[in-house]
Amino acid sequence: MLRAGTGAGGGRPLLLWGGPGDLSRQLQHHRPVGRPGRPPRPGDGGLLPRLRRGHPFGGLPLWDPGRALRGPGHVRGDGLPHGRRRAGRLCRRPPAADRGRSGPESTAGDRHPGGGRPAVAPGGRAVGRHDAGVGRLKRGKVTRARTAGGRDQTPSGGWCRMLSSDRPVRVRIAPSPTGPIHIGNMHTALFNWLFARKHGGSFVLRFEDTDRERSAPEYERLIFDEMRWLGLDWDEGPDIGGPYGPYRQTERLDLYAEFARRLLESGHVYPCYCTPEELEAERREAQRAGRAYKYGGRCRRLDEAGRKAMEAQGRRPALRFAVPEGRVVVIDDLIRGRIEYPTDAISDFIIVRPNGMPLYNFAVVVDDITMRISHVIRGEGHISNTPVQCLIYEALGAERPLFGHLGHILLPTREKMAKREGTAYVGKYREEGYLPEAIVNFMSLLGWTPPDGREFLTLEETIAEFSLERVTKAPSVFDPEKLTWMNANYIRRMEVEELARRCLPFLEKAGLVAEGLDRFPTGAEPPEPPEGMVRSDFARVVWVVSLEQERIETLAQIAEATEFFFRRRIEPDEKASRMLRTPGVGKALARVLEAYRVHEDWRPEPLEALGRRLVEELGLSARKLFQPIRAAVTGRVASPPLFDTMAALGRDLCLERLAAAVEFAGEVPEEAREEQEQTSGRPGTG
RNA sequence: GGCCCAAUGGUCUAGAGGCCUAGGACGCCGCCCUCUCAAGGCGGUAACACGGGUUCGAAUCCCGUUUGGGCCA
Repeated sequence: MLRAGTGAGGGRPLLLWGGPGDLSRQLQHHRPVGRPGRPPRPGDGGLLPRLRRGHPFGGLPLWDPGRALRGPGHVRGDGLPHGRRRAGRLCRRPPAADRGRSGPESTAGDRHPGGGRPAVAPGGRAVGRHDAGVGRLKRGKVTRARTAGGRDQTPSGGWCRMLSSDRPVRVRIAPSPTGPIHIGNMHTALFNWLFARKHGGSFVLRFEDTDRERSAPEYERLIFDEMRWLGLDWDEGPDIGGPYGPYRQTERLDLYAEFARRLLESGHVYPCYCTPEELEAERREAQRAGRAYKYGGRCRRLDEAGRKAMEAQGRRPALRFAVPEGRVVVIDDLIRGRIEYPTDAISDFIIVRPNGMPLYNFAVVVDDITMRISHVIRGEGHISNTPVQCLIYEALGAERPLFGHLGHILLPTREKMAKREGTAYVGKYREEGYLPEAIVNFMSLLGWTPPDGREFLTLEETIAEFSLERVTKAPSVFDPEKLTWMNANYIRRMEVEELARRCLPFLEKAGLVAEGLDRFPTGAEPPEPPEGMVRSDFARVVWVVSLEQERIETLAQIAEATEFFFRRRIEPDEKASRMLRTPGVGKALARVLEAYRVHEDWRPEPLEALGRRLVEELGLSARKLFQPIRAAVTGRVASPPLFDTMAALGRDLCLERLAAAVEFAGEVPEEAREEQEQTSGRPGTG
């Protein structure tokens, strides 16, 4: 325990003035921070705004020394031999004796004979409480212990106990609404969501919007929107509320003030009057001397007179945390195993600025405590924040959550994804016609694999298989090509009608079909087509889409791929033009036109039968005849199978285009072609 | 600069001391199928970062180096 005068760090008093019995005096002393004579108001920099009346946590017994940090190992004072610690590299592993041999198994396996996996209800949610799915630490970090009988040993005590929690699972993500949300953030959200769903817990959404200049409501909406689009629903959040709100940091300032007050009262925190200039000087000095910068602790040593003197100068204090000396903070990371931090490496850090704004590490802890967060699953960038946060939990006497640090998601350039840069915005992929199922499936495989190595999993399957145990430590590169491949797979496996429905917005946007086709009942007169397009109903769209289904990789590609089905007139592209102008083609097409003109049955098979007869009649290969026909009716040299295409195109369009092609191919006699090409532009067909 | 995290083909990964002649997937290349383009089938290319140690045996455990990354400053 880190408390007044009892810190294990060599008995150095942490309280700066008086003892715990002296609280009223401390408070008296600090109240003037606002300004004497009136109660502090928010915004006047007061450290101690009045606790909001009736706040759910107003009367919370957070300061409960008995409850705090039960069990071994959170922060230990016995630490390591000093020599070892100073020697630069500190021991990151527990001594072998307390590692493998004693067995890191949590009790999960015992409580869930079925391999620690709670039953998943049909809805995909596990029922009831459970150990948070942490059967063991990552392999490699801690060796699995076995008894002679081969059964996993469950120690009666030991640090591994920290790996399970009997609290209900509550996880969160806390994005800053300062920009569009990228794959990296979504990845963290996904893993939290999966964890919550797997364990029947709650998934909380909260905004860290204290950066008021960059935060904006439209970004909040964007985050809601894209999370919903991906199917990541939240149980509590700024929009839907919940029992532990509010869910925006800017609405929780009173809470931070209240917790800061408690810390001040308990002596874990002291007012620091140093100015930025003084601090900067100290820092430079440290740098010149070649040692790591650590706050020198001038204000920590200040007595009451000293503080009065400072305030007399009109200085307003920040609140600084008195980091205990000579101890080691132990974090048993759910993904990485044990990580140890000597507190000597941690500088006394500020938790509240002179203007009253809480700093990140303090605010998250307050939020996570009051929102009863049980597991903090976040990016590895937060590893170094964790010991600092643990110190705050301890000082507050609060049970800390279990931590799990995910590897970062990197851009293909191996850079970390940062907001405002890079290419991996969720919204971008949405616009390009990526399916949310595919994106989620793909993201789930970044840093995780199911035990059987499957690559295609539904959300339900992913929930059922998910465990932190199988999460990778190393960062992973986001590979857009593989995403595209996966997306194409999802498109191919999809029900055609559903696919057509999803393609519709892209076709509409390209101006190829009228809006809302799928709302017109079958058989009803379809709406007027856009300018230059043929009239299509939804059934025709389904037909056309079915022909391109295995040829498109994204929904957005549907427009370009099917354009010629919808346009009244087409122009052959360059390759098609060349094909149509190949000697002999005009003549052959003239015969083809003649034959199809008297042909009535426009289903694919009869069309093909006729085509094959023409091949024989003309003494050509199938390829030599079909390619020009394709060029004629589609204006391209690549398309879905020719006769399926012709069937979907319809008799009128085919005959029109064939005729135009004959003209296009035949109007220029071979000898004159060269001059002709120079003098006239390319004539359109159709 | 200090501290921390990580390291299997170009990329995502499997791997729990012997099942490893390192498996799967994306990409790339070739072949088959074929009216074109796809899809599909078959085959190929390509990795344990390096150096020490522990062990009968190391991709796997330990130490160091290197290289990436993070936090603080």
